[in-house]
Parts: sequence; structure tokens; C-alpha cells
Amino acid sequence: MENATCDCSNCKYRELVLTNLKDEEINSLCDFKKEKFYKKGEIIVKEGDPVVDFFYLKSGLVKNYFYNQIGKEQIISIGTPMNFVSLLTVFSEPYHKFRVSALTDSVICCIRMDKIKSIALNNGQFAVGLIEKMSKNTDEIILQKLMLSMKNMRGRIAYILLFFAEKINHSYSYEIPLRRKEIAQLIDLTPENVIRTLSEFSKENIIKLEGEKITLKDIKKLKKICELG
Amino acid sequence: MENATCDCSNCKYRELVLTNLKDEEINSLCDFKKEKFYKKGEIIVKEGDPVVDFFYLKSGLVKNYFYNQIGKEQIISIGTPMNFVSLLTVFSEPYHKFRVSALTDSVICCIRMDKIKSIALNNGQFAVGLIEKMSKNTDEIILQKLMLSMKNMRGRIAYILLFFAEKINHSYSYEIPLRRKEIAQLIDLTPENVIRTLSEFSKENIIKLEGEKITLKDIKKLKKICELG
DNA sequence: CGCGGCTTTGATGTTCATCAAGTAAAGTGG
DNA sequence: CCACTTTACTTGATGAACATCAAAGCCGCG
Repeated sequence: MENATCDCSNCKYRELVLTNLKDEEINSLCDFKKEKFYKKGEIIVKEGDPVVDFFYLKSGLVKNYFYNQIGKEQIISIGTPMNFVSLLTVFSEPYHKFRVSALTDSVICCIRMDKIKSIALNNGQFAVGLIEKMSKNTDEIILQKLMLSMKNMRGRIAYILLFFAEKINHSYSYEIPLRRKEIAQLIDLTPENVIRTLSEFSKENIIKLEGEKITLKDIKKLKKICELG
Repeated sequence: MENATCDCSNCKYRELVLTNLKDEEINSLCDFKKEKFYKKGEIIVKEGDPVVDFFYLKSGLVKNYFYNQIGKEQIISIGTPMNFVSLLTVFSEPYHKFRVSALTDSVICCIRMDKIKSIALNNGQFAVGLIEKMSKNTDEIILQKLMLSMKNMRGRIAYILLFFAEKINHSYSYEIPLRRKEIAQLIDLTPENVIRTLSEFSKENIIKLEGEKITLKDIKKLKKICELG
């Protein structure tokens, strides 16, 4: 993990997450800002860490996860660029509940939480923008979990392949950003069954697998499996 | 459903949900406030309804749910007193995504959404309070779904019985507020298996069933089943 | 009274997890 | 650079957990 600085005032990334800021507020935020680079696999936040910074992802991909009673990893959500890293716990709890790590090399902007709060106290516009953004973000997480829980094996795999394509890579041909095991942890299957289903899809000519690269060949069929499965 | 009015300025219920309001803001909010009474089973919000009011539950119990592709009802969360009714979609979407109905006779306070937003714009204290409350509320929903998804049949039933006792009824002896079928919809089982497991617990002397009344007899064992299941 | 919806129990079937075993790929140290 | 270890991936066979199906009793309600 490395640090760096950049200019916030014209930062497109900041604008999408933190809006309606006056110039002097931007300065006050950004004097304490840190931009951090994380390598694939690096841990960004550990459960139990005190909440000091507010994070948002500029580029890369992160996972939000925890370990269940029997020590198995469970992925709660995937953090995409222009979005919050970590759940909203940060606004109501002094300590992080979950772990966050980088799935790919990632750039994260860290702003002191107390600065955010103190600006929100004085700038309602900003606070309302934050509320709206949070609301959207959380709803998506809940919706995704709901959608997944309703589906069977094939439906879940289809869903997640389409999710990677449409929400993350913006292409139907991409490198799968998660290991088979991680996919399993995200959609609540075993790695064996993830593999099995991918093989099935491949045999049925719905997808094409080449190493870590995947091409979704029959989108229509895939969407059907996703909806009905 | 009936309407009524009450005085907001000293309302303990309002204070817990909407804090840091100045006197004139309370008045501005409450002039447009409606207090509504819903009978058990009544629908409070339908998916697709425009978001005009902000709801919080003063007393009673509500369920937040939707219908999946095959028309089966799925319960997302149970709304308890002193909390928001409906998910946070209200802050970012113009229309409700889910349906809400009363599980028991309920009293709901309805405040115009535009009033809430316009006050938040001018009162950062209020906005930050709202953010914290929202954050807590949503995290609980996500956590509950996560906990449930990790558990097997017996674990889920144990969890939900303890949830009813500790979070809703504040007693280990209570009337079950949901039908067997609704419990199934909430914890993702079939009604048959809900019943079967309750029967098992009853035979194992962990609980006692008398009509709709239930008594959790062996809390220790129940918690063990909940944790390990 | 009789109809429909909820509840309950038992029997059967399907889906998915688990177990086992083997191959490939990727890091590690001499 | 090559043996060695470790980790990921893959396939098949077996078993357990839960859904589904079927049938009967119960209650509330028109």
C-alpha cells in the first residue's frame, strides 16, 4: 500500500460521491485526505479497526467480507469504483464490523470521518447528497442478496456472470475478477458447484472459458436462466 | 385505516427517529403530519406507489416484502416500533420498490418527504442524525439476512424465535406475530419445515406451544442451536 | 353447513454439499 | 533452473438437507 496526493477541487471521482461542497469545505476535507494504493489481495480494513476514515473507491475492485462461526469466509458485497468501500456501519459504529480487501489493484481515497461529519453539520445540501448516495448503495446490496437467495445454482451463476459483465467490466468478455472459491463465497455455493456449473454452461455453449477470461456468448439464454433459475 | 393528530413537540416517538429539530422546524414538519392507524393485514405501501411520505412506526409491527418471479411472497424485514417503515429507497427513488403491510394493528406517523428533505438542507445536525439512524437500521437488515443465510433449518427457527422474544416482545413468552407461512417467507423455508421444526423443538422440550402462544423454555439450548446451526 | 385457507404429519424426490482423487498452475528454496 | 510444496481447478460418486407432494384435521366465515 502506497500513499499519494491529488487535487480534490476538480476530482470527478470525489464529485460523484461527495457533492454540494463549497470551496473552503473541499479544502478542509482534502488537507487531511490520503489517497492509497492497494495491491491485489491486500487488506484495506479489518473488523475491529476503529472507524477513522471514510473510504471511497476511485478505481479497482474490493470485497467486503467476514468469517462465520466455522471460520469460512463470506462475501457481503463487491465494491465498485465511484462507490463507498465498506458498509454504512461507519456512520453509526465506532469500529468496523467487516473486513475489506482488494480484489484487484485499487486506488482508495480516504477522508477523515470527523471532517465529513462536521461539514455535514454545517452543510445540509452535502448531507442530503450523502443520504441519497448511501440509500442507493445500501439498497443495491440488499437487493442483490435478495435476488441471489431466490435463485438456484444455475440462476446464481448466470446472475453473477451478468453482474460482472454489466456492472463491473461493461463488456460481455472479461477476466473473472474472483477466484472460483470467492465466487462461491459471494453467491453461497461450494467451489465445486461453481466449477461444475461453469463447465455445464461451457458445454451448452452459453459461455466460453479461456483461462481466467470468459466470454458470455448467449446472453439471451443466460438472462433466461438468471430469471427463471 | 384511520387518521388522527397528536402533538409532535413532546412526542417521544418522534424524538427517537427525528432528532435535533428546532421548534419552528417541528411545527413546519408536523403541520403536514398525518398519524394513521392500520388494522392487522392492511397494506400500508404498495410497490410502485410514489414516495410522498416518510413513515415511522409508533406502535405495532409491519412487514416489508415483495413477490418473486413465481408470485411467491418474500419478506425482506420486519419493522419494529421506533423505526422506519420501508427501506431507504425512499431517499433515492421516486417510487416504492416494495410492499409494506401491518402484521398487527399499527400506528404510523407520516411526514411529507419534501419537508424532511428541506429541513435537512438547512439543518445539518438533523441530517447527520438521520444518517446515523438510517445507517444503523440498514446494517441490521443486512446483518439479519446474513446470519439467517448461514444457518440450517433448526438454526433459523431458533434465531427467529429468539428475535421475536428479544427484539420485539421483550419476553420469552409471547404470541407469534406471524403465520407459519410468513415465518417461512421471512427465513426462506417451506411452511411444512417451519412446522416440523417447531414440533421437534416442542418434543425436545425446548419450547412450549399453546395455540399461537409460545414459551421459550430452554433458552440456553435454543441459543446453542442458533449459533451452531 | 360447507368452503377455503391454515396447520400438521408422513412419504418421496431433488438439489446441492461433501468426500475423494487427480491435474494444472504458481510460488519457494536450494 | 529445477525439484518441491502449496494452492487452485476439475470431475465423479455418495449422502444429507430440504422441497415437494399428498392427505387429513382444524378453524373461521359467508
